[in-house]
Amino acid sequence: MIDSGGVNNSAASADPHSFLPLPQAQFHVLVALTAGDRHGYAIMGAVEESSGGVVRMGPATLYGTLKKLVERDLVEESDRRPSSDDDERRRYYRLTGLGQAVCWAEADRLSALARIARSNLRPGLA
Amino acid sequence: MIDSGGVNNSAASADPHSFLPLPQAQFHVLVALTAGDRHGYAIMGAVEESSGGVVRMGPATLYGTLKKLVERDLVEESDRRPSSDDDERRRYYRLTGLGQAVCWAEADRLSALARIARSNLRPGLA
DNA sequence: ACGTATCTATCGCTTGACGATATAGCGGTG
DNA sequence: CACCGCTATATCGTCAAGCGATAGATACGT
Repeated sequence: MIDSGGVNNSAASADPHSFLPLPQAQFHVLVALTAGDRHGYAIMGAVEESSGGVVRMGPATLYGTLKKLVERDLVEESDRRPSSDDDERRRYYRLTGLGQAVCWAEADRLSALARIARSNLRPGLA
Repeated sequence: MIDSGGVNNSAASADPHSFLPLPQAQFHVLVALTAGDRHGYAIMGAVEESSGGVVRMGPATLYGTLKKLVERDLVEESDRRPSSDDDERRRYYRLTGLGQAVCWAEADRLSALARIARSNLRPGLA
């Protein structure tokens, strides 16, 4: 896939469509964060759970991906800490407005693709 | 993502789920072929068209991906040639039964993911 | 105090993606 | 025919993505 090559301005949110198609790992992390702010380790578990165990993300993929997402302004570190059940080591992450828009756009793109596949494949199925 | 590491037996079709998650380029080519047998150059156009111009696949990605798909027995070269409007240079490709199953499974996985994203992002969610 | 689980992080290698480029057959125009 | 742009397949070299392995540090149960 050839990226259109948009420069991702940090201040004013850029066009969400210029981020598409999103690398798979980045999309998985974004989706995990749509359920609420999470710390890194929790994201690994959430990704595996939400995929029924099909997609398993290790630490290398997770932290490398998180770093890229922060650089792209799709995710930001949250200073908010849960008053109870805290753990000093944890670093919480949160979707930015842009991140939400990009996640939505990518979800749209993928479900449209999946729809095409299923509708073309359907005749053969029972 | 950590692959479960299934060896892909060529004779008897393997479990479609062992191919998941599928690299994006491979999925795009499979989807393009669900609409019928196509030659390489036509696939490039089909991918771009079905994505509304968002996903653009060049020759390097296309032919590298096709080669891998054939090795994995998801796609096979077709000897069937259209009687009219032929072109000696063209090489036609066709989904195998396994390829259809894998494409279906991946479409399923992605639409489930997209559904989660959209339902979490939905502002009021009624 | 000790061992196991949690949590963040990086290294190094393998695979995936892709622009650029090469080669050649095709179809139309003059 | 000579020319030329479009179609079509293919590979090279390079950068990005993905990921197992490993490291190190803090929390928690016993």
